[in-house]
Amino acid sequence: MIYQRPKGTNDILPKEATLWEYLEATAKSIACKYGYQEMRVPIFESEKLFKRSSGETSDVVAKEMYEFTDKGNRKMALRPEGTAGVVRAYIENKLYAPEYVKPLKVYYQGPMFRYERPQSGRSREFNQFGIEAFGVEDPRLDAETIILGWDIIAALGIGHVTVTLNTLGDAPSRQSYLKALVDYLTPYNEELSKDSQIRLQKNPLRILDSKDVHDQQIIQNAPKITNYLTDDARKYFDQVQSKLTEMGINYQLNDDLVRGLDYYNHTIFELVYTGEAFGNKPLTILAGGRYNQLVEELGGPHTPGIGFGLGEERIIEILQRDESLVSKLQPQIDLFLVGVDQSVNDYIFKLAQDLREKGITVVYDYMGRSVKSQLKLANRQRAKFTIVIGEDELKNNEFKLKKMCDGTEIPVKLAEITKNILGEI
RNA sequence: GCGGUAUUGGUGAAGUGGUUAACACAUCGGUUUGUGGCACCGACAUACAUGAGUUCGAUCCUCAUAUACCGCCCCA
Repeated sequence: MIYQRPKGTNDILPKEATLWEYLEATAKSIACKYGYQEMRVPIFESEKLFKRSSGETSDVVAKEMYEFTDKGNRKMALRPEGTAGVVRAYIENKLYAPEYVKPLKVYYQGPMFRYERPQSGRSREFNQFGIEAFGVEDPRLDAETIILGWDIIAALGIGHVTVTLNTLGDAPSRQSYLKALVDYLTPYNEELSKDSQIRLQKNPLRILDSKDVHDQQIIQNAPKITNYLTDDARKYFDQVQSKLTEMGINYQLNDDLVRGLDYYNHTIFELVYTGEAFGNKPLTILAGGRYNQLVEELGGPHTPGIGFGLGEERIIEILQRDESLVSKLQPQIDLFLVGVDQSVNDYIFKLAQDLREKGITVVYDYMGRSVKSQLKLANRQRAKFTIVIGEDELKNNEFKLKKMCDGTEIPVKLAEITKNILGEI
């Protein structure tokens, strides 16, 4: 093999593509119900944009950015996540202007890139469907965002999913909490794992979701963000929760939930799947949160925002296990035209075109195969009907429409083919 | 970025330091004339990821590279 695909990328072949179409169509239609519209932004942006938005110390930026220098010597990066580009576009196109309805609700879909070692549920190029809503800070919107995500997952028929919820509070909450956390952890510095010792310097919050067993023991008694929330932040989070409860969304509070990107504050959440598709190991399939400072940090006017991203590969992995869904989505051939010999080629070519215009899915053989082979082919493609066409048929203008599921044949005139097939499908 | 395992045809795979790389599935063709899903018959790897080395000789040994899978970090 001379050429192979780049490491960590995937070809989506026709058989799986139907699942992708289904997933994306479902997500889009549900987002539309909530008033979202599509927005398309570049797949690469200035490297700086991602550094400023995600945070220099975040792993996504520090070691996973797919960077390159273009011919104009500009430092660019393939987008590692969707929010930064959308926010940039929001600011650049002045979508904060008074003539735009607030909140501005947009969704996007497409590939993201992270330079990392491929493994289960993770690749270098992966696709996300995401939404962002700008300009409104209202607990109802936070709750609605989570519900929208839940809605999509439910519509896809995916089970074994739990909503995990936390708040990072507002700036004052976070500041006082951070201080308390560092004060608590510093005496343990020697005991912490190496990774966590570095985190203590750079991003102490991340120690909270360390997987190191000993780290976890230390964390158990660490101060909790919930005890450091300002009254406003507490009240806000309470309302988000009560709205979720009101709508019957089951969620679990997890005050160790932080998120990899620095721009989040207030409500953050993840939808975690724990099922067979990933060996019953919990894996996040949808995650997001509120980012009230990001627009301002990237040079726009103060504008609160909230959104989430959904990992399409991970969803597909789950959907693929649903065999009845997969087979339901396979394309259906209505009619296979079987030619007795090459003399009817032109006739079949025209007839097929004619029937397609009438809305029937028609295929035929191009390889000069025997009648028997053509029928095998029709069978393999699960064609619903076949018509064998030879001299007799042309002479009498009388065809036998064969129903492949039971082998019955009914005589039809040329003009009746359409009606008969459409009546059955 | 670190660690582990793997890499044989369209697929699942067996296998050996030495003329013919098992078996199965799939595919194609056929089992007389224009009819499918069954059965039977036949065809189907000059080749064992790539490159180099050891050897009289390597798909099988060694090294490197690539990729895949799994784990860590991190994350969708």
